[in-house]
Amino acid sequence: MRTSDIPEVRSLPLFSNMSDDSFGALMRAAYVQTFPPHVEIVSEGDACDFLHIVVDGSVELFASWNGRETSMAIVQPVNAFILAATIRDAPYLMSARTIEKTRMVLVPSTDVRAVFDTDNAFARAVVAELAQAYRTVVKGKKNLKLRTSIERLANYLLRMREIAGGGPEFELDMEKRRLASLLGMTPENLSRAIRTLQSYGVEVDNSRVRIDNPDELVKLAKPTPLIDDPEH
Amino acid sequence: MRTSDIPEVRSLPLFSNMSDDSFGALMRAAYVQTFPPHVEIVSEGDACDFLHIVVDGSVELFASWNGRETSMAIVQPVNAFILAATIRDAPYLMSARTIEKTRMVLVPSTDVRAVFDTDNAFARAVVAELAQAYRTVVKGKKNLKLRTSIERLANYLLRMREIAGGGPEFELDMEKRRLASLLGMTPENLSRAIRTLQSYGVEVDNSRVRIDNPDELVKLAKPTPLIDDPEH
DNA sequence: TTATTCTCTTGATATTTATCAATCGAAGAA
DNA sequence: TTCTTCGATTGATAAATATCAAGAGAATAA
Repeated sequence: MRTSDIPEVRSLPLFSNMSDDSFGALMRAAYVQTFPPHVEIVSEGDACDFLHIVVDGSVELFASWNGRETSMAIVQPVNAFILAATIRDAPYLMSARTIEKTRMVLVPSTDVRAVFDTDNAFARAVVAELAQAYRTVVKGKKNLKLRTSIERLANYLLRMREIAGGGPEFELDMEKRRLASLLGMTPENLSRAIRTLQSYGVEVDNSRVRIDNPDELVKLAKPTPLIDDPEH
Repeated sequence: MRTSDIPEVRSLPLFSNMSDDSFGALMRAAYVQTFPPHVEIVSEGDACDFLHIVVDGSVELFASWNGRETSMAIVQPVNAFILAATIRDAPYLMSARTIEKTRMVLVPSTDVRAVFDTDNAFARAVVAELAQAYRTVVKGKKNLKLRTSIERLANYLLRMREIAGGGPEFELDMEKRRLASLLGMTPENLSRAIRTLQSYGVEVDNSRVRIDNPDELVKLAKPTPLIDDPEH
């Protein structure tokens, strides 16, 4: 499998405006690799050798300290991850593992930095990507510091509902244990939080969620684009 | 007061490598302003009209939701803040208020974006700054999700000790109420956390902190550059 | 298939953190 | 100066969250 066989990569905002030459230089040394589920791809603290781009499957970014572990983000196709470490030539701040069977493009960090130095369109695309990533983490930190776990769950469900098209039913897109960690709570408390939300019109059956009348839930969740809108 | 009177601004990493022309273009429309203490300079959600650079004094970035408020960061001289919003032409995610009497350079966002589009050295400096900012917030989020409030305080004290030169005594550089909010706890619990740390050799008298033998505290705090080193 | 592991849930309990109330003292306003 | 406000601290209590233990059921491995 050649990287040139993946047009989705070329059309990523990060790469779409750069010259063909630069893109070629990036992809020449890059390679495509498919990983089985639950494989740790990069480890927190390691030197950053590759920029990773998820083409198919999904990847969990997580962090550990003192025997504890927490989910930081989920990366889905088609997106690059840990761009900041690549650019700064700094160690990874987060580990990454595949959630399912996952296909990735690995671009050597040295090449990314070399092209970054010569291709101005690419440099600007990197800025856009990093600014977006920065704002996303700031929103995540606000979410953690300003809301209780039930409020975080309520807002998460409302956002998922939107993403799924706004209908009354949708599927949770990950295991509850992972969702709990992502939301900064234990699996036990996620279970209890879901039960608490029953009185706000939320029904959960396994991974199936039904919210008939979201108004009640909105009154509790008080969503705001300054925390909950990933585009904003 | 002209912005050209402030050589510290020109030597900021963000501006030091750009052309004189570009810097001139930025500063032509910029102006210096001095604000009294406790003035809200920008409000979360507002359109981002200016890039702010703190030249003298200090600024608190904070966020609010549903009647709650939390400190997100302190900006000290000489540093720019909320660069990501400026570049993306997006609303502020955080509010900012002066802590003390503060002198700032205000550069219109439109000028920043215009120069960003034409000056490649500036675009690259923006990347470096954003990558750094991103990593800082990621560390902050790890700190919040992986540690208890006492562990966060212990690490904060150890870092302050280092910054102050490593001697046994140093001064807290802000009000305890603000520090509590920054660390994600209430003022009451900060008081109690400080008392808990007495058994780890920490003495606090008003804003004066004394840590004679930091080894005990380190055993509790378990600092790691992947959370606690702002440079890393 | 069977055995095993893992997730999810629930209950009981412990820990962590926040809230409320009161006091003290310092800083700032009249 | 005097008065008032505000920050820090402490105690009592409440709320939020985590931990421990157990069991049901699904997924996985032998």
